[in-house]
This record gives sequence, structure tokens and C-alpha cells, in this order.
Amino acid sequence: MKLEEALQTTNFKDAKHKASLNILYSAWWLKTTISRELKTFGITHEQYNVMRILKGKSPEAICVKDIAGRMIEKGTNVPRIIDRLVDKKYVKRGIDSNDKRHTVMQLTSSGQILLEKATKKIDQVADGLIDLSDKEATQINQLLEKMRAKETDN
Amino acid sequence: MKLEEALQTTNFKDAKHKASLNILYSAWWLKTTISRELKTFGITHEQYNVMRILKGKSPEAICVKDIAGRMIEKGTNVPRIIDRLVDKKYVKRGIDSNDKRHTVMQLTSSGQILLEKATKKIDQVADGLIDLSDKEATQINQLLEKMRAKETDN
DNA sequence: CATAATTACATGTATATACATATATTTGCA
DNA sequence: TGCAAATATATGTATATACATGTAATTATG
Repeated sequence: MKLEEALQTTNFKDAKHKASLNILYSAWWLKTTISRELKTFGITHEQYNVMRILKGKSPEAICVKDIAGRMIEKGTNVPRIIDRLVDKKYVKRGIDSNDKRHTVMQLTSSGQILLEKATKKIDQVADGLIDLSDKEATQINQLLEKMRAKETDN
Repeated sequence: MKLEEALQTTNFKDAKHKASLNILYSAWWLKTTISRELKTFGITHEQYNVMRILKGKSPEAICVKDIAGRMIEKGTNVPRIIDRLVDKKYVKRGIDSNDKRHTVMQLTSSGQILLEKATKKIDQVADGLIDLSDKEATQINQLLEKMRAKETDN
């Protein structure tokens, strides 16, 4: 779908301005589509991201700060997302005996099983949905990284 | 900044998967940067978007549904965003006499003034920040619209 | 070694998203 | 015309974001 159609306007200042809106809209579209799938597994997109990060480090436990640094949206309140995953028994919390300020987390075995199922489903849906060749995807990656070249610490 | 650095991982399934994460991260980055500027004007990104939409139609009034259709994030709860703009006296609400189900909105003059100042500032910041030529921006637009080709109604 | 500064996390608040449900008005059709 | 269906908006709830503040543990410094 053209952005003009999605936003019902043709009022873009220039190509850069349109690109900003196109990125924001595409992100919303991706997130919505993925969230809809995750809902059938009873988790949110953010809960899924935290679980992916935990899996990436397993069997090592990982602390809140390290999870936060790996999240796509950096403002995320990790302790509260963990609260919900602990309620669902997908994650277990502990205290790092080396540094008692650290709360450390790990997937439970039911968390691992759920994550595996959800990932399989999402990868399949995303593959079918995202209509890009490898070359085009690589091009997007290069352009976005160039766009963010002046990125400051957030 | 490379995505690998931003997310502290190199664990991407393929270029398409990396592109999804890159889009989500870039959107977060854009939104955060713009929101930081808007905060100095006392409004949020979503409130700003609604005000832009109102301006786009002015001096005509516009109803909730039409605003919702023009929002970047379609799930947005427009009545509540309007509530906050009405509290700040940037927007005035009325009822459409032709169809009393319609609540219609317009910018107040202080809303117009604020919007103009905020837009000027944001355009300036975005121009300085987004490091893309017109040609590159156009390429991103084409690639994103191709990516979304299989878009279904959300 | 005692205390200040820093770090890691938890918690509180305002706003927003996503979605379900309620209410008022209008439209369509028997 | 009268009533069912559809439409437009408002409101309620759970979760999340953004950010400020509080608290415990650790590190640094005099």
C-alpha cells in the first residue's frame, strides 16, 4: 500500500519527510501484524522480545540492564515486562550472588517451549508477508544505517 | 549507528529479518528524537500528529473517524488525545449538525500558533539529523512500499 | 575505613496503544 | 412508518512507554 493511501494525504514536504513517515508507518504495520500472531500465544510483542533476549544468552542468566540494552525500544520498563512473564511462569527471577543489586532472569522450560512455537509461527508469517528479495533487504539496511549516521545517544 | 551496536547482537536470521528489526529500531529512534523536541512545547508526538491533521483540513472541521484514518498508528484512541488537546485549549470540539453522531474538531488560534512553532523546530531538527539525499530517501520510500505490497487491511 | 557518589532496580504517574463494550444517532428495509 | 442493523464516538481495562523518584548495594575517595 502506498503511504498516500495509508495516511490519506499527499501532503509531504519532501522525500526525506515522506521517508520518516514511511518508516513510522511501516514499523506500526510490522508490529501490529506480529502482535496479532503473538496474541494467539498469549504474549505481547515486548514480552516476546524479552524472551528472545533471554534465549540468546541461555543457559546463562541475564540482568535487567543487559536486557534493556538489547531491546529495540530503549525506553521500555523491563522490570514490569518481566513481572508479567513471571506471572505466566515463562521466566524465573533470581539474585546475582556476586552483585546483589542485580536481578537475574532465565527462561523456564515452559517459557522455552512457548518461545520456540511462537518464533516458528512468526518467522513463517513474516517470511510470507515481507515482499523483499535479499538484495532489497540489504539495501534497506544500508539506507537506514546511513540515515541514522548522526545518531546521538538516546 | 549499526543495528548490531544498537541491539548488542549479531543474531539475525537473514537480511529480511534484520530489515524488520532495523525498521522497528529506526522508527523508535525517529519518534524519540521528535518527541524530545515536542516536549519543550508541552505536547506529545501523537498530540502533534492530530494537530497536523486538523491543520491539513482547516478551516474545515474534521470528525474523529477522519482523524483516525489519517493517523500513522491506526490503533490510536483519538477521543482521548483530543481530550488532552482540549484541556490545553489547542483544539475546540463541536457537534456536526448534519450528523449528530459526529464530534467535529478544529484548532484554536493558540493551537495554530503552537503548531507553527513546533513544526518549524521539528523540520529543522529532522533536516539536520536525517542523513539522506533526496535520491536515497526516494529509494527508501520505494523499498518500504514494495515490502508492504502484501499489506492487508489492519 | 567511613562516607559520598554511583549503580541497579523497583515503583509511581501521565500518556498512549489495543481492544472490548456501551450509548447515541442514523440508515435501511420489511 | 417502525424497528433492526450499522455507524460514530465514548469509555473501561490491561499493557506499554517515558520519565521521575525512591531504595538497596557497591564503588570510589578523603
